[in-house]
Amino acid sequence: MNNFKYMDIYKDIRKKIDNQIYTTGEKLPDEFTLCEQFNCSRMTIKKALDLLVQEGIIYRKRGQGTFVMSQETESGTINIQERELHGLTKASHGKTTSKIISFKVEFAGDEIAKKLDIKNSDPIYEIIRLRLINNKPYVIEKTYMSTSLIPGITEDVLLGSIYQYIENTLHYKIASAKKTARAAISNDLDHQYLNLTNIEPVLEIEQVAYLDNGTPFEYSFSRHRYDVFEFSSFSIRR
Amino acid sequence: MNNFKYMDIYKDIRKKIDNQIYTTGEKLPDEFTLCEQFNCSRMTIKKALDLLVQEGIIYRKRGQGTFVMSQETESGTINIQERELHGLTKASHGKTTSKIISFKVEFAGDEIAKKLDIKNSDPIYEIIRLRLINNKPYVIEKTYMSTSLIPGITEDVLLGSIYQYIENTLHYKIASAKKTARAAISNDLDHQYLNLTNIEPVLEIEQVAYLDNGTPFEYSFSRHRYDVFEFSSFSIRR
DNA sequence: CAGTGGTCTAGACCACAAT
DNA sequence: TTGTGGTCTAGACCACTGT
Repeated sequence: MNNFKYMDIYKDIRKKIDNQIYTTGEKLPDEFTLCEQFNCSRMTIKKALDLLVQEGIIYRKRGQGTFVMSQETESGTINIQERELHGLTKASHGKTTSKIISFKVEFAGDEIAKKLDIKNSDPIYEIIRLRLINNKPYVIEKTYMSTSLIPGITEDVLLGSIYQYIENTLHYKIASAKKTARAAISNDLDHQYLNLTNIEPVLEIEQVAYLDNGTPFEYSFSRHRYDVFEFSSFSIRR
Repeated sequence: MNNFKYMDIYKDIRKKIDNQIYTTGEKLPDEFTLCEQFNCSRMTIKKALDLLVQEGIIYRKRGQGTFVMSQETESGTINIQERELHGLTKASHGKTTSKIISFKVEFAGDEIAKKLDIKNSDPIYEIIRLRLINNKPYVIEKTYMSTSLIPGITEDVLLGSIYQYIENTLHYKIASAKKTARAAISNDLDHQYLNLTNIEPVLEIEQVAYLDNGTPFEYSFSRHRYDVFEFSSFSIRR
C-alpha cells in the first residue's frame, strides 16, 4: 500500500503476530531495541505500533512494555469490519454478482439533499440492487448519488462495482464513511429478494461516504439477511 | 481528561468547530500558523489534528490544507458510538435503572472460557439484567465474568453500574472492547421484558471487554429494542 | 533505582496542488 | 515557485512500574 518506513514496520510486526512468532500475551522488544532492529527513530516505531494498538492487536503499558492481545476468533458469518469502506466486495470470499431491481433519476428532496450537501431540486440517481454471493441473495442496496458529481452511471457500471467506476474511471479518491447499523422488520422487497419470512429481520446499514476532498458522494441503505451478516468494531478508551 | 498539550489543542479546535467559529468546508490555518498560535511544535499540532481526522470532524489534503467536514445530524434514537465502551450509561440522557432478571454462578464451559481466556471449569457469574431509561425498557444484557477476576459482585452492584464497581472499587482500568452487531429474531425473554411482538427484532451487540493489562474481563450480549437503538461508526481509508 | 512508554521539540526532506 | 501536509530524525524530559 504505502511504502513508508512505519508501514513496513507495521506489516513486519503484524506478520510476526499472525504467524505466532510473537504469541498471545508475549512482550515485544522495547521501543529502543526495535529502533535498532529496524534502523529508525523512536517516533517511527511508535507510529507503527500505534496502528497495531488501534486495531486491537497489541496493547502498551507505561513502565512495563508492549504485549500481544488475545486474537479474535472468526465466526461463520460474513463480517463487515468497521474500518472497511465497501462492505461486500472485500468481506466476501465467494463470487459477487449484482441484479438491478430499479434504476431511476429523481429530484433529491430535502433529506437526501441534506446528506449529500446538494440542493433539494438537484437530480440524483436512485439505484436499488440485489447483491449475490455464489448466486445466493445476501443484501439489497439502495443508493443515492448526485448525477452531476458522479456522471455516466449505466447498467453496465451497476452490474460491476460503482466504487471501482468512481476510482478508476472518474479518478476520484474515496476517503471515509459514516455508518449506522440498526435492526429492522423485513418489508415486501426483503421477502421477495432475500427470501425472508415475516419474522426474519434485516440488519440495515445506513452510510454516507465521502471523497478525499470532503464531498459526500453516496448516501445508501444496505439491508442484509440477518443470519449471514455482522458488523464489528474495536474501540479503545482514550 | 488528559492535561497534555495536544489534548488542549484538540479540545480548543473542536470547540471552535462545534461553535461554528470554523464552519463546514472552511479551511483551518496551516500547521505552521497553528504552531505559533498554540506555541508548540508541528508534531504536536499534527497529533491534535489526527484525533479530529479520526473522528470525522476534519480532513486534510496534502498541498491544499485542512478543512472542516460536514457535520452529522442527530436522529431521534439512542446512538451507541463505536468508540464508546459502555453504551447505555453514556449514550442516554434520561434516568437509567436496572432490574435483575437472573443472577447465578456456573462453570464457564468451552465457548465462554475461550472468550474470557480462562479454563472451562472456572466459575463465572451469569448476569441477566433489564436496563430501563425513564422506566421504559430498552435492552436486556446478559453478562459473563470470571468470579476470581471480578470478585464481590452483589445485587447492589448489579442495580448500579458494574463498570463503576470495577473501576472505583476494584481499581482496575477498562481499556478496550471488541463489539459485533447483528439483527436477531426476538425470543420469549425479549417479548416479555422489552414488550416486543413476534415480528419485531432486536439489535444484538456481542462484546468482549478488556482491562488495560490485556485481560478480557467481560463477555456480554446486549439485546436492544430495534426501534430505539443504533450503532454507528466512522471509518477512514488508510 | 532501572526499565519502559508518553509527550514534545526543532528542524530536515519529500510529495502534492495551485499559481 | 510557493504553500501545504506527510514522514522521519535525534534527542530531551516526564510518568509509571517493579525491584
